[in-house]
Amino acid sequence: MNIYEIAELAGVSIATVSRVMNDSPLVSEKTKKKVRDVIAQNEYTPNVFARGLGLNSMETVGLICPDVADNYMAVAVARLERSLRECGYNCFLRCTGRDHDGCRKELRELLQKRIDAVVLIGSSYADDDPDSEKVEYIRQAASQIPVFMLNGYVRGSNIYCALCNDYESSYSAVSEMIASGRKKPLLLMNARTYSANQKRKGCEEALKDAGLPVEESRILYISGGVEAVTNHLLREQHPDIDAVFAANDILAIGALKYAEKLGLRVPEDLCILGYNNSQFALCTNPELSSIDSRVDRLCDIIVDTLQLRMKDQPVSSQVYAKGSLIRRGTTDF
Amino acid sequence: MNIYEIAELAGVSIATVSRVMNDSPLVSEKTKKKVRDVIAQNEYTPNVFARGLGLNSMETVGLICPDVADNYMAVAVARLERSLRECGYNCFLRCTGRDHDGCRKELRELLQKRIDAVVLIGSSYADDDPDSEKVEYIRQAASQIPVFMLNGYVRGSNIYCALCNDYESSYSAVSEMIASGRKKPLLLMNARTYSANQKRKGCEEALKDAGLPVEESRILYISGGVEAVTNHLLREQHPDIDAVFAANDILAIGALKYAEKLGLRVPEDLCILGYNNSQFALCTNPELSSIDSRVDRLCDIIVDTLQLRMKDQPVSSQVYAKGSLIRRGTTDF
DNA sequence: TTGTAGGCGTTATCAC
DNA sequence: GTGATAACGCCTACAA
Repeated sequence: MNIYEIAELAGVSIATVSRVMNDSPLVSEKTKKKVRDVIAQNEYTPNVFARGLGLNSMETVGLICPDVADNYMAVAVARLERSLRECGYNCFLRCTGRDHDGCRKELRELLQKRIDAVVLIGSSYADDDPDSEKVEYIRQAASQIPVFMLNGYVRGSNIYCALCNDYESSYSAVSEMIASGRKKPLLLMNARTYSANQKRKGCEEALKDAGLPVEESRILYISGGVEAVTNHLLREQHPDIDAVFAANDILAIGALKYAEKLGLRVPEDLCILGYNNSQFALCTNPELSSIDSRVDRLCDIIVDTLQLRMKDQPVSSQVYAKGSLIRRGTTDF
Repeated sequence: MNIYEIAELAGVSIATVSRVMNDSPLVSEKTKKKVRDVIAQNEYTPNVFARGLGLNSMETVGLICPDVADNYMAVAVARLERSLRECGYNCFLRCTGRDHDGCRKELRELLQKRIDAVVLIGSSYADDDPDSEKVEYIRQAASQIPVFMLNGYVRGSNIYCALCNDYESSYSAVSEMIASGRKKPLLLMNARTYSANQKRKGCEEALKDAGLPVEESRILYISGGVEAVTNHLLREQHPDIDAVFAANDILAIGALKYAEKLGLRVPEDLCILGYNNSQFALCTNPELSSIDSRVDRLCDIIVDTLQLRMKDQPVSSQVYAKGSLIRRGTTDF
């Protein structure tokens, strides 16, 4: 069933049918009703390809993330997809792995699919330096369609970033930690992304401002799951620490298991703070204190910004959400 | 840059350019090279809408799931997207919520987007009865495009299901549990889906075959997160149980926390078995024993089936994967 | 081996 | 208000 058949049945021209479909005010109510009845009776829906060809858009948005199996991104994808659908966009999903090459490739391919906008999820795609040459391909994509970054920061026109204030959140949490008497926190990091580096800087600054030393030996980069973290810590030969600040909850749980193996009391002997406030935080005993990085809020910001941007209304290129400390059983401050 | 411009620059007709793009054997190598050079120099890529209009396909697959934020579905979506992309399909993602109405609506909309196939993820969409009228809309969709179901079962032509043998896996696990001396297992269920009902039947049959009673009071349906489960159990006034069989890991962790609150030793006083072998299972202490429902395998089966089906090759409408018991710290059998 | 021309189903721009 | 008709950019018989 196409527009010609509907026109035939309704006794009008295809132009009129098209106008009715797009609710043009130029059609008389009488004609509209007549055409709508025929459309409804035949369950006619316009061909998206023909529509796309004419308008050069199918109202799609690309969602690019390293890995949806990761809880942080899954939560983000779920919320973004839902909200975007509510404002009429269909989402193409692409999982790229963590490297820039994967992202570059998928971004290029999605651009060929004529997506109307793209959301880059997670900080993996942003270099520590927002002006880095490494992310030039993102700027280039932005010359064609608006690019939105969830918790990543790349400077450039037509690039819009929604971020958690990881620096401030980390600074403030570690400051509280220190104020409560901890002197030797271990920093557990998983990557050297923009977001991760902000967290690290926040921690280091908090230490400095409290007059405590920043020991390189108490900054660990560990990749892998819970077990990898625990094993790594066990190999470290009982590092001299009294607290753990982890860049995500999985790292924190690895530390918690380390404490269990060593018979350390948590939080008395070792206090542990995670990041992201994921579902994992509720699975442990004691339950994990964690900094909520406000993914939901960031998603909402992105969808709002996107809608405005699509209507060519002015939007800010950078918006921050405040992380918040969720206190549970692994900390006592 | 369109096919006409390329034809112009290469000094051939658009038909020849089209043939080169589609690697037709009817073009001389010399012409191919000439055209390819022009294509490369101009970074020409065909317009997907025009292509779609002519071929009535953009090589897209719909991925419909209740909620990607759920770990089980996230893992499935991640793997499906990756594999489908490798064989040339782009994925539209839709999160619908758990009810049939949501699925019906999204399915209808995706059909209008002219997707080439659809994958329904999770057992929420399948009724207990594979011939149920409730899922008639799925059969109707299958009259237009092939429908693939991940761990759900609906009977109908052009519907292809990949399932974990939940009945057998549950039967076998509970039988082992009983053989090890447990006599009063609690069944923790989250829903009344096809898959959940299979698990329940497996458990009940194992009890019967061991000459043990099936007590209705030891079958609980609980929705919500870990905390909801724990609270529900605490309200139940210390039910008389010595084991827990949970339909997913979150339920099992809820039970584990219940045991902790009551000071029960796990697994000695209460053994606990989860289902899905998710990442959550590694977060607890002791770590959670769980039945691996083989999502990865099911995804692979679906992608293989889909590829064959698209080539009009014969495929079976139902394939099972064997679940496997992963023994960790919460069980002793 | 290559070119011509018609078709795919819309939207948009003209006339009337 | 409504109707013809020309794009939109590709694929593919069919002709040469």
